[in-house]
Amino acid sequence: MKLITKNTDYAIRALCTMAENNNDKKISSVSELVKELKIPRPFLRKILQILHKEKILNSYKGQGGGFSLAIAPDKIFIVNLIEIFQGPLKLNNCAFIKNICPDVNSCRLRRKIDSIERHVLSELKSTTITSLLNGR
Amino acid sequence: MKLITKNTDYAIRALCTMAENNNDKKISSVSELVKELKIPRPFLRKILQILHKEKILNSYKGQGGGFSLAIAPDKIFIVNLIEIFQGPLKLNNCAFIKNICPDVNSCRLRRKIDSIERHVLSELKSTTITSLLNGR
DNA sequence: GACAAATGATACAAATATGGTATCATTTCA
DNA sequence: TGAAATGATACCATATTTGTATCATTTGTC
Repeated sequence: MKLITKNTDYAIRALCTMAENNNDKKISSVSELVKELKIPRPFLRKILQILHKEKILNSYKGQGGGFSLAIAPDKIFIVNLIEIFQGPLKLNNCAFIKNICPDVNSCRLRRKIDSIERHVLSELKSTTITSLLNGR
Repeated sequence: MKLITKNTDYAIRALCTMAENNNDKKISSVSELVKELKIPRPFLRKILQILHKEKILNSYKGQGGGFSLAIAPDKIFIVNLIEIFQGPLKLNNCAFIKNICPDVNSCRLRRKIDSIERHVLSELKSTTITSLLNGR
């Protein structure tokens, strides 16, 4: 069971690195990030392209191009990255609620799993790139 | 992202049903459970066989045979079922800790994910078949 | 003893998710 | 004009999930 898959993890690491280098809105190329993070190059490219589509990164084509943060790192929430790369965060795809369960409203598993899910979500929602950099 | 996969879910449902019917240590056959739960028959068989190997169910061969609970339902913990069907519960396989991260001890992601993991685990450890039946 | 009804064991298979690779098109700077 | 970068997209290998299929074995009943 994984809470975070590789692509989410790589995205977080790339964003952390870019946030640290972000004194002067620096543009980071894939090459630079690959060198620093040791992530397979084409995979990282794909990830950064997705982050661009999601408007988390700016991108610049051509020589000297690359990516820069489009959002302040304290506004980039881990939960959003998970949702981008792993789909909507639903720990529970409880089969009890799919009218198989005799009593839908008082579904057995659902209440417990839901409460766990809410906790995980609230934790992830309060975590940003900045708070990771600060070790919090 | 799923906390609980189908086989775990089916196992929980089957065990709940058996616990409810357990007034007189009743033996439930796969046929009965399939009828009540609408789970694909051969898949449920496999699941119940695994629960038997794990000593959570007794099994009885031959005509009139089937399965019965080998453990009181308040001693069957959800976390154990997850571990049986989904392997050891490790939410975090954080790549930061695999000596890629410059500072292993103060890994960024690790602390947060760990604290979330601990919460999920403690919740799952406190949940049993009985507590699910009671809606708690 | 024969037979039917059940599980035991095990191999196989389809669908989906994960973790990538490869390639060509396009833009842009020098 | 050409090199260096991203954009778009198709492909692929592997693992996991979600099952199916089959034969062997046990056991109760007639």
